[in-house]
Amino acid sequence: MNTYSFDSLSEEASVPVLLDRKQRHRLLRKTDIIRAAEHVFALKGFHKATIQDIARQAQYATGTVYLYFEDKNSLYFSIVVEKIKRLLYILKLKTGQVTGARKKLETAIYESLNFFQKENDFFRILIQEESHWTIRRRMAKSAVTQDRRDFLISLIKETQAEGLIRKDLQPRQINDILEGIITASIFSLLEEEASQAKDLKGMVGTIMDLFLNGVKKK
Amino acid sequence: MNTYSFDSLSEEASVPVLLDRKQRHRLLRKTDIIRAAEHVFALKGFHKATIQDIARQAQYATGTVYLYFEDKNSLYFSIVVEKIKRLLYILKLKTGQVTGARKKLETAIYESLNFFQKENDFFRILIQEESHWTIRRRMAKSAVTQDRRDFLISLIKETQAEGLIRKDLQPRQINDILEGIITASIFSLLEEEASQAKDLKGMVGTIMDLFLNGVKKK
DNA sequence: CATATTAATGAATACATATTCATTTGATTC
DNA sequence: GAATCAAATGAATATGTATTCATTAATATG
Repeated sequence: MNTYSFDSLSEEASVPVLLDRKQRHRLLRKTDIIRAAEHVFALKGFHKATIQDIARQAQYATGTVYLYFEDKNSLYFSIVVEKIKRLLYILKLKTGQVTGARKKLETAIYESLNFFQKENDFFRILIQEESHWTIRRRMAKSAVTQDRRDFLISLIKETQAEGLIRKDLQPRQINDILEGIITASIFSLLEEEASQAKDLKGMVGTIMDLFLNGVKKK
Repeated sequence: MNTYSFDSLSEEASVPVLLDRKQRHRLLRKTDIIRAAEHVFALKGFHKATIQDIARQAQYATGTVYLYFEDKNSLYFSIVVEKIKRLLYILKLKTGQVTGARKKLETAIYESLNFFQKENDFFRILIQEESHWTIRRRMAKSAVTQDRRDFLISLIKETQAEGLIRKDLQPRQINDILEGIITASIFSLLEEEASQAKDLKGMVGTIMDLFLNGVKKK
């Protein structure tokens, strides 16, 4: 459907550029394959997912996958990078639409939960990915992951500057803890299969509440 | 060194039972192999770790591993189960030595961080494992994982009963969030390679502080 | 519509590694 | 110290799957 390059969706500036027929065709194939791979990776995990599974899911032959992606790894990374870029784009966009640090932070939490809930295949992939990274001590991570973290930290600093957060705490440490809370919340969100339409806003309220005020009895 | 069965270390009751020579020999081999496997799995991850790697690390031949473990999976699970049992044992022991729900909870957090920091090979394995579980929706998990969770939840309920935690929050939800915080803290603890002897007590203080009182400016 | 160009196919190949098992080595008993 | 039993070895086997590439199909071009 979408005939623009992915980058145009995730870069803040610049007008999306229309691509020529050939590029458009290529992009469509890549998208097909990425969608299929997302699903299969999430279902089976990186190692148990075979290229044949992915090709079958995308309704292409095995070899076709290799016309569009270098190898299995690079297909995997394409998914991760594309999605994180999109999330970062959404975060910047939505937090830009509200004023005040507290509101921005709240928006970021809401949009993160919303994103991962919708893209839960990807969330499962990401959890795997994070652990791969940890295990290999591949500290470089991808620049884009670093970007997202930096962005959240900057929001925390703003909130601190506004006087809503104690100044004796390290923004970096606060961020780690906040990410821990968000991840835990998504897990519990995804586990509750019954109540699908779970009240996200309510949940964000609870998180902000816990985060800002703790669990102490009032 | 240790000539007792593992169970004796992780079961609360019963006097450790001395084993006969043959059993003892067998247990020593298993221990050797588990130690080696722990290391290799943590370094390379489950899939890239080969049985040959593990055998080499343990200074045995490839086939020897199969005399003591059914297959690669069962070796892997042995590690996870053994360690979680030990952690649960420690948690029960140490929290039993203090009084008051708040103090118990604080002790549990401290001991968890301490355990994972010391056993960081295992922490890395566990993170992988958790994600495997999540992805496969293998909800059964192992009984022992469930036990640990139940134990933490019981501490939270006690703290709630003592009036230190708001009663409108679900213990289960609080636990998820607390586990998220702990996990995030360990990550950040392990990343800071420089300051090894990081002040654990200080960190637990911060966590309890954030958890009970939030990050709000006083 | 003949030719050239590009895309797609999937069977064949290459490779990695879990697992087996015939053989060797070491320990125990009488 | 010969005979028996147990433990350890590691080369050989089995399996699974990533990747290639000769072939076929589809599309564009003059």
